[in-house]
Amino acid sequence: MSGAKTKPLKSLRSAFEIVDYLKRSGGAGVTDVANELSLPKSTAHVYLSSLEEIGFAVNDEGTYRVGMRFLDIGENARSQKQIYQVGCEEVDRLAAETGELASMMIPEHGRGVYLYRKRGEQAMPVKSHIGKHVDLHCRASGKAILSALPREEIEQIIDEKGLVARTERTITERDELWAELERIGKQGYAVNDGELREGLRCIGAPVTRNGRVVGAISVSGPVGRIQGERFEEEIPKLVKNAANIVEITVSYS
Amino acid sequence: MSGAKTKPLKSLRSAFEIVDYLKRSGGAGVTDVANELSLPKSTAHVYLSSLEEIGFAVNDEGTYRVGMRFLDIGENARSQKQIYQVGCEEVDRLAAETGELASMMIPEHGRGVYLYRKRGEQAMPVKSHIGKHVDLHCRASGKAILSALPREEIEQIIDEKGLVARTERTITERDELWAELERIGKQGYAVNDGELREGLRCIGAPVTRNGRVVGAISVSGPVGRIQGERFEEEIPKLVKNAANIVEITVSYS
DNA sequence: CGAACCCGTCCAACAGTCTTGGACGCATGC
DNA sequence: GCATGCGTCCAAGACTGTTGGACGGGTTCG
Repeated sequence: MSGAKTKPLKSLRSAFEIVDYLKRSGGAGVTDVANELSLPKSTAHVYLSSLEEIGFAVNDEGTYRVGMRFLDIGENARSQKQIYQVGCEEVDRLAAETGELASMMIPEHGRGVYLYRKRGEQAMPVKSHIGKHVDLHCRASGKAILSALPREEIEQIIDEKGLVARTERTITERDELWAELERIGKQGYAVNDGELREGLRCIGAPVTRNGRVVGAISVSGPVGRIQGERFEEEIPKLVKNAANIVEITVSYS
Repeated sequence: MSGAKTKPLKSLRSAFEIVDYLKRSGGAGVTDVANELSLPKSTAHVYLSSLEEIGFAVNDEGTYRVGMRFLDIGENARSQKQIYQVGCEEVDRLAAETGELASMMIPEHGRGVYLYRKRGEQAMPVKSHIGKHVDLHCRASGKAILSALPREEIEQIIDEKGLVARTERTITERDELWAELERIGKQGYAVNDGELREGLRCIGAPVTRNGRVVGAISVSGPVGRIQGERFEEEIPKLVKNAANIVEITVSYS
């Protein structure tokens, strides 16, 4: 299916690494890039000018930066996702109803990608993280997605990405994760109680289409505000409801 | 400065064309891509699997789609732009004050890129167009940007991109454009009166930093609502004001 | 003022990567 | 069961990417 055994084109990998460095550094010159990636200066130059020519980089007076063509292609990819087309409205509503941060995530390459986020009235200030690839096992949305994946695929993801600890509460044992996923399957929603960051709670529910997970929707906020009945009943119900609405809309369009 | 005389790496160009096709088609198989770009099937396969490996494409049961890594890199590039960091607030306010569509644009490769847009209460429904590269000569923001560019650069842009007519009112003559840009320079803002689309008016002002244009801010809406005193005085004043505030903030940070 | 040094750009020759046709396995549909 | 479509894989050759070094322009230092 997705073998990926053959070695990939070296030039593409190099180009990607250069772009990644430009992204991290926020802009760099030819010599900079050459040093950082241990390339001959001339090679770096060829790559950078090629990247510029196709719009993936911009030469701003000797400093190369990532070009906005990435934003173009990325926005396009996002807007083609069904769950994005129909789900934003529900995420907005979740944010309004709870006052917290509501998010939409999709699975990709065994990780999760935030497609859309909306901050409610009291929501904590956060960087958008849109497009960022994150580990699934330490997030409510992520665990919700995992819970709806076939067992085989989950094993593969764990093998590849591992179960990295983010806090003391992060699930780092396979068995524990399996038990958790089963619980989630029964409940219909996932809970993240400080497994990503201390004091941060999150509740997420999966969205499926024809039996395949296409993403998840979640609400997160500080422990101080998400507890008791609100943590056990109210928010889970709202999240499940939102996910359900999106699921239905996604399935018939 | 930006020579770009040397021929770019063929493999990068091919990869880009494949991504572009995936973007346009919304997903395609190996044979599809091979046919469309007149490549041997095996070549298409090598490229696609390489693109997948670096996260630029996703293989969804035989159908390759554009990966969300583009969104990741694109969002990152956007959020690094100073004008974006400090300008969104003002664009939001413009949208609220006017009720119309307010936009932020930056120049790149001789074209304009929408970085951010906000719809006011009565604003027309539009696709976001975030990240999209558009011609400068037929837009208020675009003309505002041009008016603040050195003459030489403007000539080069016209040479490269031409002055394509979008409506009967589009400026297609060099002399006419020069006169218009001079007028804009004096007024401090640019007007687009149906030059992009019939019945659509737009008012934009440039944002500079150390004498270099870093973008423009604009408000657009239907002729029916943007006319008379509102067209001549009110909105220009608001737009100039917003651009001015952004300019000051951008210059001292 | 000149020398030394940094940068980005360009070039031509070589090494090796990309390209390619074809074989293979697997579905699907006749 | 056969034909046709797909995606995948492979090994050999051809061409392209890679490379060290040269060049010119800018800046800094003595």
